[in-house]
Amino acid sequence: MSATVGSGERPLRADARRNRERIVAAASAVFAQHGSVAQIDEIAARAEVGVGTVYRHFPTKDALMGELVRQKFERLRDRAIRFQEVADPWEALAGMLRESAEEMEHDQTQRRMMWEASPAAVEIGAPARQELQREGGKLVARAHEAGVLRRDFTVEHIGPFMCGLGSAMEMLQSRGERTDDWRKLLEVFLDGLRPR
Amino acid sequence: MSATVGSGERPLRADARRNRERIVAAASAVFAQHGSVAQIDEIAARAEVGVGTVYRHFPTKDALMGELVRQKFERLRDRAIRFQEVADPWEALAGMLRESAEEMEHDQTQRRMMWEASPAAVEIGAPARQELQREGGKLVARAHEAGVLRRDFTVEHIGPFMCGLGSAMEMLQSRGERTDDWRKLLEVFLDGLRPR
DNA sequence: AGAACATAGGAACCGCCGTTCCGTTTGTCA
DNA sequence: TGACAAACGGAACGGCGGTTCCTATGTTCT
Repeated sequence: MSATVGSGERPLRADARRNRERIVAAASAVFAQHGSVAQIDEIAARAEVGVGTVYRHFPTKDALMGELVRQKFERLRDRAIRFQEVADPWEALAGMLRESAEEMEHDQTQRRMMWEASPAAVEIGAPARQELQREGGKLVARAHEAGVLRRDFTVEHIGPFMCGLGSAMEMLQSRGERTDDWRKLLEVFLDGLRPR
Repeated sequence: MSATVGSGERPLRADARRNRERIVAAASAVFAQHGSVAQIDEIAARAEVGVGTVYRHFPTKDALMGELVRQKFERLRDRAIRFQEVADPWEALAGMLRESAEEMEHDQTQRRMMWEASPAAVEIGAPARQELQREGGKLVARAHEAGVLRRDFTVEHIGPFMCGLGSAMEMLQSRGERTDDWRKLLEVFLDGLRPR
């Protein structure tokens, strides 16, 4: 998806497309491990490609980061859509949050992208973020209609909360102890979300 | 406090002590604004002092950051002590958390120190952190005894939670909208902390 | 096959920032 | 007040890492 097929642009040459994919995959792995301090050289090396090639595809480190941010949001959006199938309105919302959190545990990019990504990168991901917002909104609306969710809670609260949860994970992991205490925080929060 | 009066060391010269204080104050302001990417040059300029002078007092940027981290923890510890005066056990705990959060809103160092400070800086703050843990523990214990706090919640959960709340603030501020939605997150969490 | 143009590679460049170094200034104490 | 050590200032250093640039290598189309 996304990758190529620009409007007036001619399609990428076969090797170019292959390299682009390798670069994105490598970047994903390296950013997941090191966050935004990941170095272009390392990404290029992992993709078995020269730095110049990375810059041929992404004019800037931020552009590359932005592409990843977009993919993360798309992934989250797809999950939100998937959880609309769940019958119980509360379990649909809670399930999505739980599953997203589980995934975030292993992906530093996802944990940090909200506050560590540069404005440029954030902007690239903005459209995908809006779609996520829309799909997540449906889960929230359904829970409200069923009366199983605190009245004053809206979709807009989810982003900051997940961001916070990610940074709690970060702290626990860096300290290396009780690394799954974040699950307790999530459950406390979910309990707090039930109507009073 | 703290500053000088080493065991075998002779006291600092008057101007040196004055400068040390100016540096710490400047660093506090600059770190609060820029987080750990703050530059030594800017701190020196704000303190109206040469860079060399900064390095005379703190061998490393991390050492300076560490000093600030220590001060932040001391401040938090003092607050925990202060809230032990509050009669209602629940309000004592919740009040401390609320007040700490309010302060964090204006201090990027405090928001980020948990996960952005280098290991060296963290270590400098470690003793103060332990004291905070101890004092906070008293508030938690009192709430448990009174049966007004979820059984499975411990002091160790507070740090990661506050860290998460800080990063939610970060995100909201950087986006520049709904900058006080973090209060809702805090209230939801506090509700979740009541016994089931 | 071979011209023509896209793409790759990676050494070199450049600016940024923490840190060092040393000549100068200032406080202290006799 | 004079001498000496302590402290200061800020230009210069060094390394790191994002970005550029130019040559080499493929790919595609006739």
